[in-house]
Amino acid sequence: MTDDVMTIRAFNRTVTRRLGVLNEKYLGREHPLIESRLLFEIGADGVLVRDLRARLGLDSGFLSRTLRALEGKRLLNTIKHRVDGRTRFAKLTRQGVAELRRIDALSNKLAESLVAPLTDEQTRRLISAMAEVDRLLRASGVEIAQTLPGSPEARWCLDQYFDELASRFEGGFDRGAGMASDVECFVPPDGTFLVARLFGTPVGCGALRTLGSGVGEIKRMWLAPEMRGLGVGRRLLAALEHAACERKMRAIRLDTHKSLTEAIQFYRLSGYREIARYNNNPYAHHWFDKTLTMHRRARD
Amino acid sequence: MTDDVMTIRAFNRTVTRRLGVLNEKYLGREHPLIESRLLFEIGADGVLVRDLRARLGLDSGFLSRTLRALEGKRLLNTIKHRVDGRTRFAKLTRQGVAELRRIDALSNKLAESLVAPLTDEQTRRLISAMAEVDRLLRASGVEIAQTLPGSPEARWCLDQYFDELASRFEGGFDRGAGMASDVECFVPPDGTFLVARLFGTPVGCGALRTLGSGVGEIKRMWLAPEMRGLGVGRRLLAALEHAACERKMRAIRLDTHKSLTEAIQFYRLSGYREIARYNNNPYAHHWFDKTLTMHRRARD
DNA sequence: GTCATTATCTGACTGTAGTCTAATAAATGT
DNA sequence: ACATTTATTAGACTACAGTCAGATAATGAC
Repeated sequence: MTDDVMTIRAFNRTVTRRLGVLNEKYLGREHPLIESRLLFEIGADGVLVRDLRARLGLDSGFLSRTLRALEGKRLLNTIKHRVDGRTRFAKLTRQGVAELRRIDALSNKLAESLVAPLTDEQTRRLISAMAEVDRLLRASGVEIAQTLPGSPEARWCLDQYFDELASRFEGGFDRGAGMASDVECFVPPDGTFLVARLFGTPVGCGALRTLGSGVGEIKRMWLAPEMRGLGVGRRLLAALEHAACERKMRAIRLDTHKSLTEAIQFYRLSGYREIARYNNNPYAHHWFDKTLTMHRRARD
Repeated sequence: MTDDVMTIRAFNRTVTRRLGVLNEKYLGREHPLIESRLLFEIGADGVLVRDLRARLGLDSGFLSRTLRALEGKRLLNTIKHRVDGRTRFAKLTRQGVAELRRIDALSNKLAESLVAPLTDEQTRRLISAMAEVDRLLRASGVEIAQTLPGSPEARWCLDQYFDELASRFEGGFDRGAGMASDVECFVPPDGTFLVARLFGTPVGCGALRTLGSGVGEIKRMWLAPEMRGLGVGRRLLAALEHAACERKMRAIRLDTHKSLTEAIQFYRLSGYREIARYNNNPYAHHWFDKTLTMHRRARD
């Protein structure tokens, strides 16, 4: 374990220095960093200033002033939004798009300069190790937190979830039927609604509700496709089970559709036993059950 | 190749964000970053302010002011150096050492927090991928440059080199015999002296001199132990051969001691053929030769 | 229509991380 | 002894990346 810590610290040092130096060398000192970031985030299609602020978590005054600076350099325009006159839409000018492409090319050059001194074999190994680190750091960076099912983030996750059901179920999926009404049951203290976030943006969700005395039910478990297979589902499920334990539940049930094969497999591996139908959900083909033991401890 | 660039850029983004956030969370906002860095670099034993400045490449005024700030916090003292009254020696106070230990503990915590959410198997894979990335980024970060054999960096490398010879040769090694006098032959245009640097500090060297008409000789090839097996030797040798080509040399010779088995192996793999004794170096047991082809191109 | 909310903008202010110039003092070369 | 170099220090200045308080304008709820 101490060795692990030393390896991580050496990695931290090397990577920070190496990438820091290169980022500065290739991207720095032509614009302030924040301006490059903005050009990059605004992109060729433009964004609402409001979304930009939310995404980057910037102070509104600071963002406003930085946008003015970019306007002064003729790299972007902001125009009043047609629908909501309070917000503005930021769009790169032709010059702005050119500048963005230039930054992008520099960024590629930076990446190439990292592997340029290496042999092909070393390059291959570096790339695959980088992909592994990226994957696992993203996995470890996911934070799970409680939220209200009506929050914008929860709604966004649920939209993604229902869209996916609609595309995967053969006969489609009608989200209207009873889906909006049961939101209340995911609110504490009877239930809970968890979102998983990576770098502040939601990448998954899961809900718990009380089904009967001492019995809970897990619903709405969803993970962004790019986050699957990283152990985030396991942590989300553990957090829901932890919430169930806190509510003195002794067992958890859940149902799922036959087309969601990874989910079925996932629940089986997580200690859920298939049981007989316990509800009349028209979209369910499998029903599961797990008895909670008291000493269970979630890692979230 | 485009895929590689995308992988590197994704890695850059994820790692910068993840480590940046954590560095700030654990290390930030108690001292300015530069003060933590200084505490860390000064260490429990103290350093000469001159060396500190050289190592971190800081502006002397800036360093001076930052040291004053740390003195004000009673974390260090600077005292006039006994031998050279111009420079000062910076030493942590008892409180400074305690603070350093605290920062160190936070740094360990940071490292642990990176793997805490992962399974044991994921942790194992992340650690080994990090070690690989660290290794290869250090390899790719090495820069090879020409210098004079009398420069402080060159002298430092040569000291390391001769120390290693002294410890590896059974009968020891006498560096006095003709070693100081031949420094002139490594100066352009007849010869050259190259140092390999990683993050500004020397990690290897190699020299070329003219042996006769159209024939060069490679001498003083040394690599810091921690940089071996990373392909840096190959690059250094290629750079020396490139320098030889520039000098219109048609062949290169070199000799080596029987105890330097990696070197012997390395030269063989690099296209050198063992030949008969061509000099009367008392420490040589193997003599090598390589004919240079005109189209050879070094990557450095 | 009123009022609270949301979004942006403006201006004043802060902390960090420097750079640059000049002064001073000690050491070194001749 | 004197000039040059080296090392530190002090002070003035800059760029960047914000924070915070308040003004203004549009929207949405009632």
